[in-house]
Amino acid sequence: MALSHAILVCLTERPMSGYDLAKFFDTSIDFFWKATHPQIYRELKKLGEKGHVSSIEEVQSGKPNRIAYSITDGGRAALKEWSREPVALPLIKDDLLVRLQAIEYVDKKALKEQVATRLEAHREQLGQYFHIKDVRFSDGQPPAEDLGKLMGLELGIQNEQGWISWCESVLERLEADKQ
Amino acid sequence: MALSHAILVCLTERPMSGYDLAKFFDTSIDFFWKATHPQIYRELKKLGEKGHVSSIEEVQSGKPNRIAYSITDGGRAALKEWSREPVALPLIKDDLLVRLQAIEYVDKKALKEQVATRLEAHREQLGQYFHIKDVRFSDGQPPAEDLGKLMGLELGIQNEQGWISWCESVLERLEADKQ
DNA sequence: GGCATATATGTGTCAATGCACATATGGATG
DNA sequence: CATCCATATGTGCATTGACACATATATGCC
Repeated sequence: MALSHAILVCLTERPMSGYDLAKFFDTSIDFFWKATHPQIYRELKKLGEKGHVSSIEEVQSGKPNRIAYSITDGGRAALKEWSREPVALPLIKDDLLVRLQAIEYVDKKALKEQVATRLEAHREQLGQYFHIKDVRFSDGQPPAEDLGKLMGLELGIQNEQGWISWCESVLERLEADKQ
Repeated sequence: MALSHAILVCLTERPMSGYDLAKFFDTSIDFFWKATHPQIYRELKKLGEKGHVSSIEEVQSGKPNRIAYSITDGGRAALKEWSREPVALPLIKDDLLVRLQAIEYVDKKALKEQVATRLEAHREQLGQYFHIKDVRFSDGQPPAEDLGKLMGLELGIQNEQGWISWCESVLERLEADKQ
């Protein structure tokens, strides 16, 4: 049920539609929470029924109408309650690491390509995070309410940098390991 | 369906029971794959039906009989096939980071405690990884078939160290942020 | 004596998730 | 002029996954 909280947290920033949220998940909080758009639309409906979000339909011509969701006082109260509950263990699943464990039973050529692809993805994500940091946190101390976002971003940057150097070192060693 | 592959990969190391696997997931590959024991037992059954693992029941007195699973040639072939498929996107969900994004709507005292708890968990995990590295990879170059495991372990260590320094810095800033 | 813990295996059930598909249209690319 | 991409919302279905519960016994702790 933590997707509902992740959505509420996004909506504390500004009202968003399901479409906006899907993009926001993809770009901004991608490294610690992923969600697909059907999941988001369904969850928004439930949140509406609980009264944690309110919605306004904006009529558009040509495109389908946009439904903008805002967090309500009830939603903010739910966030506060939730914040007192113990944190769930972080959930991680990474195929690539699993393959690496079985290196002698795996197609080496494919593995090298997969690590290279991953390296590229992390470089791109790092660029994205730097961009966000630039446009949002370039001017010295951020306001207190943005401190958490800055700290999350820093972890993301650190994480991407770690992955990048690790991928590079893995590629070197896979190349060296002729056979 | 990637749990099945994670299990097969574990079994390339040595035959294990469901119980062994659950512990192995918990301690060795915890940072990139998590699984609970009911999941593991059910998956083992399916793998048996497909012929990817074979099992031997060891009669024990007092305790329930232990069922030891081994990977078969069919299982190894399945691993090779799987290794050529594109890698699934890593899946990550981390509650703590979500809470941090909504720092102004969250119980600050609880948040500090939660970060501190997380810090402790990462310190412990780092110790565990160092221990594994020590007993398994202390003597110079590892054999080629263990290279992947060493590289995975290195990523785990790097990852834990990153988290530790990040948690420390977050705690400092949360303390500084009086209000 | 009771209670927790470790060993060892499972079932039953519901929530969460992923993926394919469905609909509608404007604008850009080739 | 066709195809792809972006905008925008969803349904339907199968798989995964989490969590409580169930069983059986030995050992150590208070």
